[in-house]
Amino acid sequence: MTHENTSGTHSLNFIEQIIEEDIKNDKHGGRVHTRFPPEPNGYIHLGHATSICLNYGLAVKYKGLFNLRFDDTNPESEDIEFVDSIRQDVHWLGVDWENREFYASDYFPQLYDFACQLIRNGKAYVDFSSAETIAEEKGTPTEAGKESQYRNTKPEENLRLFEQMKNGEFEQGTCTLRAKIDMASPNMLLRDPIIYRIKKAHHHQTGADWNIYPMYDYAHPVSDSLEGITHSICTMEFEAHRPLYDWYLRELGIFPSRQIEFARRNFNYTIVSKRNLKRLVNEGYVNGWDDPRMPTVAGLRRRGYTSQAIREFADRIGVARRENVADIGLLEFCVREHLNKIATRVMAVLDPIKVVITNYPEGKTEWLDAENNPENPEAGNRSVPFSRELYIERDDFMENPPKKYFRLSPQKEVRLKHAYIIRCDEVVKNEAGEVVELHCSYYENSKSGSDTSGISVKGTLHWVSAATARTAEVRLYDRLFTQPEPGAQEEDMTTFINPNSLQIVQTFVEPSLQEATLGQAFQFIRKGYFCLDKDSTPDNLVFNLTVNLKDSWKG
RNA sequence: UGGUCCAUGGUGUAAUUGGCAACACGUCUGAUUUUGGUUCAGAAGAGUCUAGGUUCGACCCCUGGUGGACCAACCA
Repeated sequence: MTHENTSGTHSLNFIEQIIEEDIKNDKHGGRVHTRFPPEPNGYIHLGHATSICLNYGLAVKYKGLFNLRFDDTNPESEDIEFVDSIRQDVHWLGVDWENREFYASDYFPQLYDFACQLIRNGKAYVDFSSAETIAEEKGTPTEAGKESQYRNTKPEENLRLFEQMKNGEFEQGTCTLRAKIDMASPNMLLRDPIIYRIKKAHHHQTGADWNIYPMYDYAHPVSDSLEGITHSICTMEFEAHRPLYDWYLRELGIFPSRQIEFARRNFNYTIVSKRNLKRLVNEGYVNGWDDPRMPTVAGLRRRGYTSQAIREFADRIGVARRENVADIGLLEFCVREHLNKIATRVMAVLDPIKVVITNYPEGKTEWLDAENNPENPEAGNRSVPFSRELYIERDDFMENPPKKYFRLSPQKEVRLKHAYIIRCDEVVKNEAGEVVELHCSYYENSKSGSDTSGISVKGTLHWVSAATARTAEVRLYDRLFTQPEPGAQEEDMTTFINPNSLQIVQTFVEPSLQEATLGQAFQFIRKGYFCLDKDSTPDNLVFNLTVNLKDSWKG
């Protein structure tokens, strides 16, 4: 049975080619089973997100299965807080792992038994050498290592010692269980790698059950194998580990999962390494892991990015084996594309200047009809109040405008969105010569939808009626770094922190925004996409800028 | 200097496995528009790191360079 390329005209990436080849050869009965194996020691970020999309996407595309498996083999650095956040973030990304949520720690008993099997077969031994000695005897890439003095201990003795390790009869650090492979291998990872080490730490899943914990290189292939993972996809730095991955599965004679490596995705204007992310949080450059400037999934979500946009992004940047730096601008394109379809249009003035419509009756309020989304008529309409005193954006007025300026300037006309055409008659300034107020007149017959004035204007401005305006705090975000590759420079990344990555402004917004809810997407007309922040209260509305609207005005 | 991997417009991926390089983002024009958004039409921009070789023909195969990434945690 042949499987068609389900992406139609799209060509296959190298992983899909491998998978389709496997299916063609009826390997594993054509079955496809992938997994995402996060270590619960931090929040997941955009890099993880694209990897999740890759693994889950492949399972979906080939009608296979996807597992979420926590790689929790190091209790000293892991925490239940992170398994909770990861579970939540992966789910938010739109991934359904059904009931297949696993933990490497689920396999501790089997991992132990398999280790005993290796010992019995003379493929593993307990080594009492110190960490320093082991490092010394490991050799260097250019010279072979030396065999440990414990390398030829008899299996029965090793079995006994290993059991003592398990029973906590040795202190942490006194010995390890090592695989007996080849101390002269050009691949350092094959020079008798450690299989188990002693850690007398509390584990978030298994408590105090274990005194020994398996290393990643051992636990990972076995976990993959036990779960029947057909294609174990990871990043390039694990390429050198593959011979070891294969060695364990072969020696144990268990299901031969296959590891496939791809080049990790880097993104410009941000950093994505856990260590540096942690620094940003700990050293106070941002306000926590879910700070909207963080490239964490939690941060992106709070910023107003949608999971659809992230998935689309992951899809568009593709996957390959060469070094790459994806353009974060493409992610912005993807959110705009999605938000344009779903965001409710509203009016908000971020940097207000007052406008008085001198020929409009005092005390009068008109409720004007406004569409919620021109891209989606089903989104319906709402009413916005119009009155004599309004606010418009300060940079929508210029006293001495350049030729192509379409906005308001003395004696010029513009349309107020959903409302009337107005003319600027008078500019009111304070003693410092700053413009503080504009006096305008409106054309009564130019009302939006029933305009008979015959006046044509090139500019349309957003506005908010002063009397009914709500105040709101708006948090304007910019990229966290001013350098395209802040993590790849000589200087410390913090020297490239953008001092203007967060700007908080007090604004006036239309009254309908009082009803805004968490998770709802808005477009502040002519400005950008925004969402309510979790800090918001009915008395103090807070909005986050997700991404600006494209702006082709070069003024 | 031991091993492994990688190299295609500014960026990210393609090129049906050898038939004179495509798509997306970005950039630049123009049209439409009651968002300088969206949409639509179009343009510029690489001859595939380099030098040879095989071939009628090479981004693709071979050899040698060059450049870059990764590998010597009781981390993952």
